[in-house]
Amino acid sequence: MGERGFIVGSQLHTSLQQALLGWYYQHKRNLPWRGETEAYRILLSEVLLQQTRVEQAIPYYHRFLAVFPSLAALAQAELEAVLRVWQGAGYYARARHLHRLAQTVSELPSTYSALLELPGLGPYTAAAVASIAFGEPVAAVDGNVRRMLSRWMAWEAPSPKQLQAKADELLAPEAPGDWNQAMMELGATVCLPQTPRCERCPVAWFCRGKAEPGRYPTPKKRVQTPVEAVALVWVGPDGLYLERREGRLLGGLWGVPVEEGAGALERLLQRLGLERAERVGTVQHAFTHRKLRVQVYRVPGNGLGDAGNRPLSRLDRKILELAQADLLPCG
DNA sequence: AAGCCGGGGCC
DNA sequence: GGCCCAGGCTT
Repeated sequence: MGERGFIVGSQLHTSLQQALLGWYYQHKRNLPWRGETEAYRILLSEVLLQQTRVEQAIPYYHRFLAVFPSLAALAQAELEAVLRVWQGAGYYARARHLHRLAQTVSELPSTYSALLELPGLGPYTAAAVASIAFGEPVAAVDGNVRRMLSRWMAWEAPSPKQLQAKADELLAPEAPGDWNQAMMELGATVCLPQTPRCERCPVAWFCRGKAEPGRYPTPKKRVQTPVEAVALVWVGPDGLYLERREGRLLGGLWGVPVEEGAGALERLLQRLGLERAERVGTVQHAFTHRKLRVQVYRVPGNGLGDAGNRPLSRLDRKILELAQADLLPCG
């Protein structure tokens, strides 16, 4: 490409950068981690924000820092204590990875490539931390940026490599952290998935896809498989019976015994050495890929049990709430 | 490349 | 009920 083409392209980007950065400085939300300089806090916010809306992440950010104010404090903690703070936030591998990270390094590395090696950090989070905490000019491509770039360029199904290249090309190198946050802020508040507010967009002139925003990118289909399960609530001589869940689903958290499929109740009773149980109701709970219907049973003669301070998932809280509400006189 | 992994708010 | 969120890991 000739010099003329380079200059034209460069000026185009500068106009885009000025328009978006100007909009960002005027309209950005006041979030707890904005203005923070400590890399640990930036990292925590970015991990909490993985597949999680800002409003949902904020209380966890404060709770987490109150208990684990530094990387060193996190490293000394038990995993169960970390999960206790994380309970209810979902995607618990994030908490396990963060804990392992703290035990792996005593200080956060300052480059994208080194951050990418840490557990729980992929291309997005490594780029976000590198740019926001350390000023490295690397584009953070999240769902917002993917959607906006697809609309801007009228791309229906861009590849991750294509998106990263375009994002890096557009990035404002003198303010990479602000630029990345400006991109995501626009996506989260203006360039919305369903009903984009193009009339409020500072860079609508740059957008080739604004006539058909729903077309870029092509929506992906999700399948939720219905699953039938049975849960058993038992308050035995040692209190409420809980098991520590292993595996990937809710791994590390505690919960009441659950079995899926045919003969679930019989397997539960046999496993716990119990004679019989009575049905108290149904709990429905949706995961990303499953839609769970849980028949909740309890052992007759049950007293009230509590989970102590063990970390539980929302599913188990629902089950316990149903079983124990049923034990109360007035429901 | 495709599946798996939570929970919640919005339509 | 579907959609999708400041994604990453595993297979």
